[in-house]
Amino acid sequence: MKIKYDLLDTCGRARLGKLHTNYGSYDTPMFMPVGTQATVKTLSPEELKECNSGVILSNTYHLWLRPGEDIVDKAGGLHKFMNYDGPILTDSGGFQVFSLAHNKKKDIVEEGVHFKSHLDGRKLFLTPELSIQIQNKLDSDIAMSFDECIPFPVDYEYAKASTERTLRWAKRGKAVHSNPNQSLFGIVQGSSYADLREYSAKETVKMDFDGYSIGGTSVGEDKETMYKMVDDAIKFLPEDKPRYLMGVGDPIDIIEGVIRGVDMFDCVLPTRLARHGNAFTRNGKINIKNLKFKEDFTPIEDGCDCYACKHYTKAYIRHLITADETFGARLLSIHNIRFLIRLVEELRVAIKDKTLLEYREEFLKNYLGDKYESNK
RNA sequence: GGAGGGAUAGCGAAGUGGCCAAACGCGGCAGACUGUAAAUCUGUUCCUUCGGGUUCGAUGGUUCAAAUCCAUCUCCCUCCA
Repeated sequence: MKIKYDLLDTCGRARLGKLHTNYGSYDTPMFMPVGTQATVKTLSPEELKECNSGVILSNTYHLWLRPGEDIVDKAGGLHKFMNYDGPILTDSGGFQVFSLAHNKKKDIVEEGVHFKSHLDGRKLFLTPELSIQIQNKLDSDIAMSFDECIPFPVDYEYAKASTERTLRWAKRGKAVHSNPNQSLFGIVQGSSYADLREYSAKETVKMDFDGYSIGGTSVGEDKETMYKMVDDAIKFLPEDKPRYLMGVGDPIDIIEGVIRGVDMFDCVLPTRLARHGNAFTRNGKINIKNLKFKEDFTPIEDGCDCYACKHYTKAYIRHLITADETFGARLLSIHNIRFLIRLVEELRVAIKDKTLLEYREEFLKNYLGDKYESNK
């Protein structure tokens, strides 16, 4: 079946909802960990579940290259292949248009996008139709339309042309989408231009997708610009469909997104930061490698209910990271993912209690510390 | 006893008259990271009151100038007796 979204409650523009999927119902707003290559780096599916994960991400481009969608198909689909008994969303490869197609003018054409494989250099050509067909075979629960994630900043002409092309690609992809168990989301582009965001949102909604994403954010723009991109797009999205802000996972950005009416977030930040020795805490991000943690025999964060905080100390995790032991990256990944999932859990309570703005102030005060006043 | 080779910053290792406070790697310290080409990248790493000061096993010498040339000494390695 296709996913279904129920709006349960609101607080301002923020929405408390429920997302019904093939693998159960999940509360929104939600945070989705990213597992590009059919694995959330360093974590087992059991550990993800222990973080109370719902939907997780995987990636069309990467699975297309390796192991190939036919292998995943033969395995019985992505869920069986990677043993994740929960909903999976596949990104379309649109972000790889941003990160891997370096010659935008030459590589991106109307028909699709030319890539040079980052694995062996061979020439690849991904089209909107192919992206959807691959996702159909991967058998994810939510497929994404193939788009161009537009870099920032770009001039108006480029943004307009790219946004219009993404709309045509969305239509082409939808036309070939054929997996009845898979939902399909459209993606709003438009860069930082309000009129393009409006146009993109309205035209995408006309195509009637199962959910709508706001793309082209968190690509180097400042925070105010990012929030404005969300504002400019989200007011044209329907109330009865989930809204997904792609690639956003900084804790403050998640709060700002929720306040603006976003239901779903995904981000590589918790796992990447973890591999680089960083941990989210209520009092800001810490770098566990710092000398000051050498003899710190307390958990990453007091009161955290994650596996890492329940059983291990900063001094031990610092030792693991310093010694380049993967268990350190795993413990920090568990903590960071749980941190963001716990953040959205608390935001859901705040929406229900109508205390969202108070929650934001309290969170910022703790998270920014000395920088709080100057940040106001 | 004889013949060679070597000693360079925390470690390894370049450099063999001026462009050397000394490449590079590791280690150390810090920073970045937002739909994962990222277990990656960047900065920094003798002392300093930022003017400068003191370094290349030790001491003495040659030279306008020495990590680099010469002498002696100390220690380490290889081979011969």
